[in-house]
Amino acid sequence: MTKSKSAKPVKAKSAGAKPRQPDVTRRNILDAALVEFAAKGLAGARVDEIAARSGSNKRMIYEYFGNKEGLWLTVLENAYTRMREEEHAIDVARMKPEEGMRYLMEFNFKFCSRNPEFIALLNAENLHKASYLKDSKKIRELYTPLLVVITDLLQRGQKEGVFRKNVDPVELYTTIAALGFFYFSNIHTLSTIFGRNLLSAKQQKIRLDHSMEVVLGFLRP
Amino acid sequence: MTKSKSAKPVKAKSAGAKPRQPDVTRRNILDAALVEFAAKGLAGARVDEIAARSGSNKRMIYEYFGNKEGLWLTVLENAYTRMREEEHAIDVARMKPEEGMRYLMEFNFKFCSRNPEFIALLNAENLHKASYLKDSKKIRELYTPLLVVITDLLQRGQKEGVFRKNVDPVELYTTIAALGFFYFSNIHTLSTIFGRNLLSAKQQKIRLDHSMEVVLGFLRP
Amino acid sequence: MTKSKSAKPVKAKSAGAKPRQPDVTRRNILDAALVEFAAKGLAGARVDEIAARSGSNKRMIYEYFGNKEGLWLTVLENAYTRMREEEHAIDVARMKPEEGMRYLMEFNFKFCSRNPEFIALLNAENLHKASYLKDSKKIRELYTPLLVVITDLLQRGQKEGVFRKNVDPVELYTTIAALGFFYFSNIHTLSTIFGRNLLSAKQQKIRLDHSMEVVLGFLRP
Amino acid sequence: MTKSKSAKPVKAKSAGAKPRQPDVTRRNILDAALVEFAAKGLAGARVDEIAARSGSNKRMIYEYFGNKEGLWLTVLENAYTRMREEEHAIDVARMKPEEGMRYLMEFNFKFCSRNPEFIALLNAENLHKASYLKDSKKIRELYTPLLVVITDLLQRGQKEGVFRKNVDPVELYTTIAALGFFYFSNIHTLSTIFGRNLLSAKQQKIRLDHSMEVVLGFLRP
DNA sequence: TATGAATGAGGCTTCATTCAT
DNA sequence: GATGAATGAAGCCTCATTCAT
Repeated sequence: MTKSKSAKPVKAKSAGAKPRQPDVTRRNILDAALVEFAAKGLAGARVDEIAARSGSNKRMIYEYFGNKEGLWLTVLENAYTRMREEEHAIDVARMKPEEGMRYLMEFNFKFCSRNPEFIALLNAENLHKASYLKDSKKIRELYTPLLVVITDLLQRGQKEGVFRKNVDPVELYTTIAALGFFYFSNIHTLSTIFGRNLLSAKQQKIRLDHSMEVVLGFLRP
Repeated sequence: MTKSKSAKPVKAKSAGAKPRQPDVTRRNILDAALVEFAAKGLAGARVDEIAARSGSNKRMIYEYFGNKEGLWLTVLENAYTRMREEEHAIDVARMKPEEGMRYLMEFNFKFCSRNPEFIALLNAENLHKASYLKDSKKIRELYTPLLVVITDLLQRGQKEGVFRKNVDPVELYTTIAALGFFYFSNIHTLSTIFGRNLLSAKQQKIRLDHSMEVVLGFLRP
Repeated sequence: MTKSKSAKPVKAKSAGAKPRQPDVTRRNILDAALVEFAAKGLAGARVDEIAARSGSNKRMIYEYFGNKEGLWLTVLENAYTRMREEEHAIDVARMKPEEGMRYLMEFNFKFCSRNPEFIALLNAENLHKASYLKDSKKIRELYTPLLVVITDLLQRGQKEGVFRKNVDPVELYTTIAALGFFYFSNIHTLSTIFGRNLLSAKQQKIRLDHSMEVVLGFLRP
Repeated sequence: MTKSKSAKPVKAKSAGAKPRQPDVTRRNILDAALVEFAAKGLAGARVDEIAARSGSNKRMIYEYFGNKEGLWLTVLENAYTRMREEEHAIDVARMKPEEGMRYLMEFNFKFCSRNPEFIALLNAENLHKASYLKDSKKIRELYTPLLVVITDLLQRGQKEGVFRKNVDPVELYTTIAALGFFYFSNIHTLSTIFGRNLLSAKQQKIRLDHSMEVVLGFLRP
């Protein structure tokens, strides 16, 4: 939906023809569902709305995903998978430790900024106590490559004497995730409370800079 | 609202008649609504369920709160108010800067731990882009006392030479909030992904300790 | 529905007033459901149609009966109960054996004739292998008073020497039921096959007379 | 229809291609439909289910039978035809009257026992007031051979003095049909009410013996 | 002939809300 | 103030049927 304007029937025959492309139909439904679910959560989302937005029809949703919950799970899995894929593409192996750490944090922060649907989806799933995620085979197989990268950076930094010792990679990962995620997850209530527009590029830069200072300040030996 | 016990006799009239205690009824509805809304969000919550759980009936909900959304807003305002009240009770004026900072972080972390409904409510409200909160007069009047306390601690710490300079109190506040809130807000998905029970006391202690190290490590001059 | 034209709101206030009489509403739904279910079976019946015909609305059906299947079961139980009540009212204790037997058969035959919905309902339930009936507590408690009456008639008849010996009451009951029920249960296909209108009073009389002859001929010593 | 094996080779073309055997496909659909319709009636049956069970697909159903109702009618006609064919094969011309009558009743009873789908189908069609049957040209041409046989047996029996006079063959036929059909048609509700398993061979024998006694007892001069 | 995707109408059920008592 | 019956709109899902390949 986002920018898949070109996702329309590739071989559109004559007018009124029914596209007969399962993959495209499926993809369109998932795109539409992501938007709807992210905007309203599982309970608030409307199957009719998803069907309409997808350019397909309700029946297809049930054909492909069984029911609303099946669609929810698939959307969730997709979002996670996409995130992990981007994470996986990160290559900081050749960067210096501190530079690498900055890069990682920047990626994490900007990923959250670019993908508000992902944020919304995760929050909604946490509302359900991750009950759908728990039943997902796919997700449990996904590990966090970021963790490996962080571990590597920490070791190299410690060896080079630029990072302190005794830092648990999992805790550091959680901290980095928190610093990026929380800001965007609570951006609307925070904006309201503080009376500032935290969505602005300026505010985002301030936040990212501060977060980096915090983590790097902490890491310094 | 909080404790506006009217002078009316708490005990019910006599035999046969149902007790007529508007305040109690109202309070019961709010309590029931908090649980229901926190568990299922605004769209997923059921007015019937709230009525049943409150021991009252649906008519009363509409009598007191107008409609479901009015109830949602009131529950939200109540949660915020209660949180702010606890925050307000904090007194770190006489503590040493570093001790005070630790105390603040601990309070924030444990408040999140003790109030999962608050977390759920905030996330749900962010899903709606804080649209209800924005319309609330009450909330906009609430400022964050914590901010004042943090500013004071920072100044004292810098004067005493135990804290670095040029630290923006708002940013630091956000960081502290993030480190506490995120862990609990995403506790179910994180537990699933990491394969650990992050709700356990042990894991919570590890996280809190790490968070403190991060913030204090960063603050050190 | 049948002749409960007078069942309308007893205390109908002004125009457009909502009758607030649970029992009447419930009764109206059951009456409407009997007609609809008998005409189309469980799967073919339409909840919308039942709601419309009952003068109430769909929501009430679910309020009182849970779902379509719950309504089906209740209608079935009601039909059985009503039938058993009429059966119970039969008093042949003072009739002579042969006269009593004729009377019983006539009642059975005419009950089927008068209650085509009952026939249809039973057939439909047999299509489901009596799965709803099996779960009904109510039905299992209903015994067949007719059986007692038949047993009594047989004994008296044998004592008086007008009936043969060694007749199993259960088998005789089944035979009598079959002779009445089958004719009405299959009346449409039989009419089509034979090219006669078996619904006519004349044909019904012929059938009843023959049936009586069969049973009494058999019973003669 | 029955065995109109065309001259085409039964075996499929060669590798890769699906077998193209219209008659087989048609037959498979009818077999699947019989089971589905008998189990759930016309309204309850699912075209998808029939297609799946037949090993073919929905398109073929519409190709051959037009629509669901067309399929229903064909299944009904087929069932009737098969029944009549079996009836037709009966040859009691050389049996003694009483023996012949016993044989007929046994056939009728056992046919019902062997063909529960036929029972279910007839009941379902009666629910529709035989509306499909009435429009069937095929069915109206089918007469009941049994009727001829019964007439012959009655005449011979009366001539030989073993049967009473003034017995209407149509009525006797109906009685015989009732005694067999009813038992199986209502076997589930009767089993539930009586608390016995009437499907057992033992119970069936008891019933058949009793039915014969009834009819023969009645026929005795 | 055969297949499976596509569809619109409609089915069952639930919900927030209102009204009579 | 309190209760529970009543309601219309709308939600999720299914079905018979058609169409493109």
